[in-house]
Formats: sequence, C-alpha cells, structure tokens
Amino acid sequence: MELQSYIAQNGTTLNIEKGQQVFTQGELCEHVYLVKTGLLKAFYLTESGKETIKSFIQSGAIIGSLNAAHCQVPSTFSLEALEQCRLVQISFSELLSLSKESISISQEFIQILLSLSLKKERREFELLTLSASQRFDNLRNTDPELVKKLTQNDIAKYLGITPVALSRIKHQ
Amino acid sequence: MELQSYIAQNGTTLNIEKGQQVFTQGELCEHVYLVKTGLLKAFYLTESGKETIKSFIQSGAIIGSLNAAHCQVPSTFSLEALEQCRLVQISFSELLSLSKESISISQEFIQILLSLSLKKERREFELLTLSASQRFDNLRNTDPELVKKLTQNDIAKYLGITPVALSRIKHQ
DNA sequence: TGACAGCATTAACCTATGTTAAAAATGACG
DNA sequence: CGTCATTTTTAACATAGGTTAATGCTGTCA
Repeated sequence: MELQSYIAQNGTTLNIEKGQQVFTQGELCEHVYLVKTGLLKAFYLTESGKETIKSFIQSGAIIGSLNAAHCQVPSTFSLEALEQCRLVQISFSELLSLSKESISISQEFIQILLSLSLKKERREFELLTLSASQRFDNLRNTDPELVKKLTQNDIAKYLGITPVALSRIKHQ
Repeated sequence: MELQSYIAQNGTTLNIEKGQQVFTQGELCEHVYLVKTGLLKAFYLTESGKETIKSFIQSGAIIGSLNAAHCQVPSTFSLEALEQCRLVQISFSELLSLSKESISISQEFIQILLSLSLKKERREFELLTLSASQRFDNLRNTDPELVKKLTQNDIAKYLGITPVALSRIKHQ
C-alpha cells in the first residue's frame, strides 16, 4: 500500500465538525479525501431545493468529486460530515502524476477505480430494478450498523423517496 | 493509443447478428469488447422476468462486465446486438497484466476507468433526481440520433418505465 | 422538571406510473 | 397492393409514492 503511505505522509489532516461541509456543489474541488474516522454524506441539491443522497462514506473509504478534480469543473455534489470526522486531504492531480511515475501506484489506482465502478454499478442496478422497499431491505441487510446511525430523513434521501414514504414502508 | 493498437493486433474480431447475445447474465465472461461498428444494449433480467436496460453501447465504446471479468463471478447483465455488429474481443486479465508492464497502458486504463465512472455518475444522478419525463428529455437532447434508432420499448426499459408510460409522456 | 427543538408517525388527498387489454399504426414481404 | 407481425397508442383501473399538515415522541438543557 504505497499509495496509502504516500497519502499519510504528504496529505493534510483535516478535522471536520458534524454538519460542516468539506466541499460544496458548484465549487471547484481539486482534492480527494481519505476518511480516517467519522461518517459523511455526498449529496445533490436540485434547483427546486430537493436533496438526494448519492452515498454515505465511512472510515477507510476514499471520496472526492472525480469529475470536478479530473475535468476541472465545479462539483455536482456536496460532501458533509454526519459526525465529527478526521480526513486526509490530497490533490488529485498530484496522485495522478504520481501514478505516472510508479507502476505499483498505477495499479493501486486502477484497483480503486475498479472497486468504485463496482459500487456504482450495484447502486445503478438497485435504482433501476428495485422498488423503494426492496432497496430499503437491501440497505438494512447490507449495512445494519450504518442504518442505525442515520436519521430516517437521510435514509429516505438515499433511497430516493421522502421520509414519509419510508415511514410507511417500515410499517408493513 | 498503444492500448488500441494492442487490441487491434491481439484481439479476436467477432461478427454479431442483430438479436444475438455476446454474453449472457449468469455466465462467466472474462472478456471486454471494443465496438467497431453497430449498436448494443446491456440489460438486466430480474427473476420476475422484467428487463431493464443498463446502457446502450455505440461504436468506439468499450464494454464488458468489469465485475465478472475482474472478480471471476457470473455477469449480472447480458449484452445483445440491436444491429449487426463488429466487435474486437480481448481478455480482461490480459489487459490487466499488460498494464502491469507499461506505464502508458496503465495510464490509458486509468483514463478509461475514469470516463466510465463519470458516465455511471451521470446515470446515477439522473435516476436519483429526475422524473421519467425529465430523463427522457435528457436522452433526446443528449443523443437524438440514438433515440431515432431505438424502439420505444427499449427506450422505456432504459428510462426505468414501461412503454405505455413512455407513450403517455410523449403526448404532453 | 418543564419547555423547546428536532425527528418520526399518521392521515387525507393527489399524481405518476404500473397493469391489462383492445385498437390503431407501421413496416416487411409475398 | 393486401396480409401479417410488430410496435405504438389509448383507455380504465390499481398502486406506490409525493405533499401537506397535524400529532406524537425523544432528548437536551436551562
């Protein structure tokens, strides 16, 4: 894990309070973040003010707006701490150029991107083929600990429904 | 584009008739495919027999079940030709080991995975935040040529609705 | 301990989409 | 040109989920 140790040495440690945003939709964000401790949510805010949650990020995970970082465009989503968090921040382009100099870093990068793809594929599959209540069951089975930590509001926004609908689903 | 030329030299060319499947959900599939000409759909079939389309693949694109190829598990979706297609087939693990020996191949690989991630992210965003009719508008604006070639049935399955619902949406 | 804020539930009503089935349109082919 | 298969539209009804608003629950803190 050369990459991990590089990040540990060259990254900047950030302490983020609960409720604080790491980066905000519409802004450039050239960094990626390694989550040491805590829990965050990545979410979209539509023009009409509706929030939908893209993903929850737990300790050990790497998060960043690949789009924003790679293409130098504003991020399409925000990242916010649901608990007090400790993150290590590192420049995406720095990682990318690092990967140009070391095969093993490249390989780690590829592994990270592959596992990211798989995660997104599962999510896409669920959104496309399952009903809200099936998605809820899935979440509960896959990560019951996470579900305990979240408010019903955030779970609903993740499932793509309203908290009212989620409450109904639970009582069946 | 070393990767492209490697594939051109070492890949196997396949001619796939309209309606024929390149690989099938539930089977192992260790290859990825470069689309030279034609149009395909990647789709899921649920136990209840419902089909939903994950993506359409046009010429120039690379497609394969990363999950199946990388983790040696059965593919979660099928790939079927909507038109007569010419594909170049290559082993995924061969590409991966190739990338271990060449930085520039690694870099191309990373670029491909990044652009794949971005595509999936857009799709996830649409499924999560837009209504069926907004998704339809989007598709029409983004790729009107593609829409012309598809049946209403396939468009609907891609949007995650029934052809009946799509017909209704159109007449508004 | 009492007051308040934030979260969860319930209810009533509305809208989008699903389901089924029939009718209409389109397109391929003898 | 007419026939048949396929695709699309329409209609009628069913259901999931959205919206709003009222009610109830829980935890915090002065």
